[in-house]
Amino acid sequence: MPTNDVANDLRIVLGQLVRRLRADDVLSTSHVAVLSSLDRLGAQTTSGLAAGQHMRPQSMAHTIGELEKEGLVERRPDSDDRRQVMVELTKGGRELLYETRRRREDWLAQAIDGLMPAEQKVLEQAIALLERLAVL
Amino acid sequence: MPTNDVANDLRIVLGQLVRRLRADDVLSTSHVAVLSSLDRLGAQTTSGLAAGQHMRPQSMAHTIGELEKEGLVERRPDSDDRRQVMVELTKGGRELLYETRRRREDWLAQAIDGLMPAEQKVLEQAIALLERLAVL
DNA sequence: TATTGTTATACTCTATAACTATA
DNA sequence: TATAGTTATAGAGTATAACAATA
Repeated sequence: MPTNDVANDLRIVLGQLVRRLRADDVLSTSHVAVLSSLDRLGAQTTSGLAAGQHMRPQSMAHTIGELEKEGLVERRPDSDDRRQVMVELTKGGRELLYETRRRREDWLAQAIDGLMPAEQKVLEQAIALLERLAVL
Repeated sequence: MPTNDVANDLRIVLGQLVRRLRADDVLSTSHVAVLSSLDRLGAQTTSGLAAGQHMRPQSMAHTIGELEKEGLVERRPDSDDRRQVMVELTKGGRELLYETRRRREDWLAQAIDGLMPAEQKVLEQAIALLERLAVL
């Protein structure tokens, strides 16, 4: 299959999945992405988080503002360079993140559960590929 | 890898790709999705298109309205049941769709070109899997 | 001046609710 | 009444521009 067609099919299925995911989730995808990053890599600056998600710092500031209002993250000005603001997970943020992952209502996890082992393997490999594509 | 983690990673990379795709495209993902569907399956009703994209008919009506304003699709009331409106590609719509696919500036197609053949194969298989997941 | 971050504002996409026309 | 479609409105997510604080 020509790569242009693959790209096209990928775009379309991405849109469908994103809509499907948006529909029934407690935490939005972008919020989960930030919480996950903080959980995996520890406290980070606004810019660092923005770069990690390939998002503008202004957009990330807005996202962080929302998460802070919900008590899921805390802002702490860096002691060395006070222009920088370190963002870190609160206890509540970590708990909500883990609870979200555990949710048995998570239809996507269930859907993936329903795939055959070989198919799950393909999906895992594809995710690694997509991560590489996303940073190009 | 537990399927909950796969689901989580998939969510995150999806968000990143969607932002990346939104950045530098002539036609938005949802517009391409509609034009592609009309190209592949021929004229369809608003509801049919909405169902095909897992989108509300109201949202689809809005999308179609935009495409119509740009002259890419035409609305034609069905002759049998005049409540129904058939949507079809115009010549310009088909040309723009094809031209978009051909674009050598299409970074996604280029990125996929840069993958190894075996990796491209994995991606194609994964897309088929994602399509199945999207309709669950 | 350059850098980090935030606020203000606007645009895109999609949802729900309310409405019109046809069956 | 039920169905197909549309319009009005609202919300989420992210972008750009303008601004403030610190280096």
